[in-house]
Amino acid sequence: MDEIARQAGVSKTTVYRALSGQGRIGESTRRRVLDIAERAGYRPNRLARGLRRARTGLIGVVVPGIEGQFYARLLEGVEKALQDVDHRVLLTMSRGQREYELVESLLDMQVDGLIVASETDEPEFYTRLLERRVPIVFIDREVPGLHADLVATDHFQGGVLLGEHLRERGYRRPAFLSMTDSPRRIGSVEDRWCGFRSVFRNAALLEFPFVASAERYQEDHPEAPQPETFSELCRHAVAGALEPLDGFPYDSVFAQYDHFALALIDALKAAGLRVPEDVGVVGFDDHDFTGYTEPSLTTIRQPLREIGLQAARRLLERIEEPDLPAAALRLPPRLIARRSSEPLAAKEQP
Amino acid sequence: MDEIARQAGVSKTTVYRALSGQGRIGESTRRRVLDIAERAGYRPNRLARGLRRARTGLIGVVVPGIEGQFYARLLEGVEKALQDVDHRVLLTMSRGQREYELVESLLDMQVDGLIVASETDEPEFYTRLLERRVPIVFIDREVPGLHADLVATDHFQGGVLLGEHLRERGYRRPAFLSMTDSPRRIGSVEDRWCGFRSVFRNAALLEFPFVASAERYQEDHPEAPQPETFSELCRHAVAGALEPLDGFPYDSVFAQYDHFALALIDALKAAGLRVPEDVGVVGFDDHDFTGYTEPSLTTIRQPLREIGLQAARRLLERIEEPDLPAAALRLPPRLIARRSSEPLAAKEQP
DNA sequence: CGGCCTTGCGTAACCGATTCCGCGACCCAC
DNA sequence: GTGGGTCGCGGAATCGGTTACGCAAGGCCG
Repeated sequence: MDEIARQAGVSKTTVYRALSGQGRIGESTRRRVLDIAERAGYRPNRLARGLRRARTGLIGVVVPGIEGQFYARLLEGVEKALQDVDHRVLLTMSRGQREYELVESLLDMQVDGLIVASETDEPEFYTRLLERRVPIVFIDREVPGLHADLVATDHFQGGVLLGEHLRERGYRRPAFLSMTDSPRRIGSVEDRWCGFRSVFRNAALLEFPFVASAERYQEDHPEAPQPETFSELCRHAVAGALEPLDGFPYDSVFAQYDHFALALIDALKAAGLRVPEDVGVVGFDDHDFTGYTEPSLTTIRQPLREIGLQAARRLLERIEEPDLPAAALRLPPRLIARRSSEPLAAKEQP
Repeated sequence: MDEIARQAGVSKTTVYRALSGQGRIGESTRRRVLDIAERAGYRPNRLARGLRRARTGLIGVVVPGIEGQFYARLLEGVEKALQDVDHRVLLTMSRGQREYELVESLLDMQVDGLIVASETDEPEFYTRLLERRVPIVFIDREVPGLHADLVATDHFQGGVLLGEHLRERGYRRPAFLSMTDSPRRIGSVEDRWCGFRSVFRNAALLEFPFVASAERYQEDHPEAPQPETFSELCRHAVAGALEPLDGFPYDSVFAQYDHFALALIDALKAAGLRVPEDVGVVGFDDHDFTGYTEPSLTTIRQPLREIGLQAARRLLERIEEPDLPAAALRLPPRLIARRSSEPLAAKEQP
């Protein structure tokens, strides 16, 4: 800018006025400066601007990882919404740990706000941040006792949809396959459980060891061979959950994620059970391939992209208007009925 | 920092020396300053530091999108490697357009370097950037005529592996299913084609309309209903590619991505053909679900995470040492043999 | 014609960390 | 006891935009 000012024979302030359109400036000067800037290939330094204005156009995003497609789709929505208003995503992956460090480092970089879609559950940290008036929007993750913005799928409704679906199709003894830590710890799964139970009072709870990431798995099983993909990870975990069972006393299972559902189907097949003839299975997420599996998987499609979009928009609003009351936005999920929950009626008329 | 200096009764310079460990400073002063800073919850402003040092610890990353799992896994590797050295990822998604604008905006933010894993192919833009000595590492994308760092799968080798696999299993009339734009435009697919042809001289080339993203699809087919997932997108495209065919004259198909492979299998089934009995199908990528599909999919597992890691490391090296000669790193892929390419021998002995 | 307002532009401070330069005190040796 | 060196520290400039303030010229009004 100094250089341009010199070339145009004006002050830096005037250059600024020409470039920004702010303030009073003569038309001819403006043109001349703009012309010189253009010719010089001038591009503003966003760091310097951010420093002075205390606004960087940077949004910090925290996710556990993006291999699981779930967070990837969310992120697509977030990035899209932010790109539309010329903001940038500063992305970090917590991989089930170090979440607070990462958030701190994002704040050090002077992000304008945070979108947190992660898994830890210590509210104190975020309480302090909210007291400091750091704009935060949580995605799909209700921090207990925290009065903050939230955008999520209506998980209760998802539980209801699947419950009603199974009931309509004639299933009567369903199980709810979950991780050891939930439903107490993970709000979304808790909500699904409540919705599901509102349809099936007698639903049983099946649990298996918590699996978040390859790193985490490696920590928990230091000597086991490292699974290469998330699918393999789930397969190990689900197999472990079925082992202690004496026979398989359920006629259907609501698995919390499609990965678990597919792993379960594999485990059931290995145990000599047919899906859906002996056991119906439904998942949650509608991953890309669930239409191609054998059997194809009945599942819930969450409006992930939309959630990301809304979360980003909400955050931008809050940055503009820090005093907005905190609100939760729950978007409706959609049932995708496929073969893995084929009606019992069908199997009883061979 | 001024505040801390005041409280400690020293100058800002001294505070800096205490905090950074740089320069000469008395032990007692150091302790006192550190103590006060700790108590005040001081955190350095990375913007200011970046401005002064011309080093931000920010790395710009450009990908088309991350729903397709391919870029998601790459990104996992990149983020991991950068996190280890306390750098952050500034993520942008080009969605098949606006790539240059995005790169410019990343540079405005004073990123230390760029990792580009995207799809456009105009070398001029990047030539200029390289002349300006902007550190760039390309991922899985050879820009023609550009002498730059590259990290990729050894696609030629991948083509060879699949070719040999099909030949060993008895297939003789293979087709190479690709997008209209390739293999001329996309280097990786071109390489696979060469590798595949080095095994099967008579391999045929099947093409279908290019599909990159929902946005792009919508542009090309403004009045068609918007597919909701990438799978659906591929299904439309592949179906279109098979339509003009008179019968199906091939005994096997090498589809360039697992998504295409699965879409193809669906299309073949719909046409009354059995996979792998009538037609063997192999894919490329080893997506998360390809072990669960019916039939399970033979494919190539690319070391995506590793590619991301190496690319990030390479970029860091180049940032430190801008005069390094440009190099291409091609990592070996791995064949994952599954049912979709079951030996012909098996089908001929019923 | 003097007071007042608008226009067009410049000066200097500022954001917060970093860095160059240098000064006074002190130690050691010749 | 004086020259040379080290130690501990401060002043001020710097990175590149942004902004508060103010000044001179010119027009308009009473």
